[in-house]
Amino acid sequence: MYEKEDKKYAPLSLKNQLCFPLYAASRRVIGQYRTLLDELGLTYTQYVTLMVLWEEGSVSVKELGHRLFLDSGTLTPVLKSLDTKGYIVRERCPDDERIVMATVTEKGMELREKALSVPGKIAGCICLEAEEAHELYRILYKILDGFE
Amino acid sequence: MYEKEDKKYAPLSLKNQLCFPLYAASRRVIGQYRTLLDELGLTYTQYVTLMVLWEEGSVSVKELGHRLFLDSGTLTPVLKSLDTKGYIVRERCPDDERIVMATVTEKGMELREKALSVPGKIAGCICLEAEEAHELYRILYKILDGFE
DNA sequence: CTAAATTTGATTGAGTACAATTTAATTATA
DNA sequence: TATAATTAAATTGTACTCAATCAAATTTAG
Repeated sequence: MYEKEDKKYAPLSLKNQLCFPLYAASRRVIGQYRTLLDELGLTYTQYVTLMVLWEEGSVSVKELGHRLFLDSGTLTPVLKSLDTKGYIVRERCPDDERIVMATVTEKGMELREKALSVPGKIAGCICLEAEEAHELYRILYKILDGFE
Repeated sequence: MYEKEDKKYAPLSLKNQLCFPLYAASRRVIGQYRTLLDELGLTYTQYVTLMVLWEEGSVSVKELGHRLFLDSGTLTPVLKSLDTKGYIVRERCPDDERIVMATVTEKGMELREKALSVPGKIAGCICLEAEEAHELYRILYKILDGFE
């Protein structure tokens, strides 16, 4: 009888969830970034936003949202903060005044140098074989692509 | 020259990050829960908290924090909310007044029935082969265990 | 052309997350 | 046994996340 109950409720057992370790691991890894990025005065969200801008130079809020899977309610304050710190500027597109372009400044590009050591340090915290890391990467993007 | 620059900064490219899809996929999956759990009047954090209590009946805040990788700053308001809704009660342990025990109520246990359909619906949103899901589960716990 | 629909970003509100601090209770030690 | 150290939760402050809503600009249809 108790065994039957156990079976009935097994899908609601924390240890049988796939999403819970996804949620927990994500938070733990972001926590690792927190310490490292604190030295740069950045949060993780600010860091990934700059990653896009370091590569692209100038990107609209909409495009940033698409790349980072974030909406304007999250991005607007993040961009304001980066702007205040002088790492980016925000200006409306002359062609279409609805669009706000975020553009990395010289000061923002300088921060890229300081950030170069971050990925290696993070990799050091995550104890996975190279093959496991690749498999994880592939599966995570498969999940993300499945939502499109 | 430009190629050299590209190589130099490749570790800071968003597409070369392992942590970014972890962070993004986690948020997307929690987003799927949001819709489902809304019908139960629960948030994801409340849901995983109840998962522990459904199985254990009664758990201290400290133990909950350990199981869920959350601290009291997060758990206290979550437990207050579950208490207000009548799904749990909170009472100090007579043996050690520092400890607060959260105990699921009858009403809380009834919610377990309604929640039974949730895991299946979530599984339907995540387009992975069974083998991939198992591998993901294993790797995520390997990451989590690596932090202990 | 002009009103309706759409697009873009900002704002607001509720709910996390987590570091740091505080308070109360307990345990260890001189 | 005092008191110092430790432990458990709660509180505070900062920041993120997203749903819902709003306002302005642009596009589309009639």
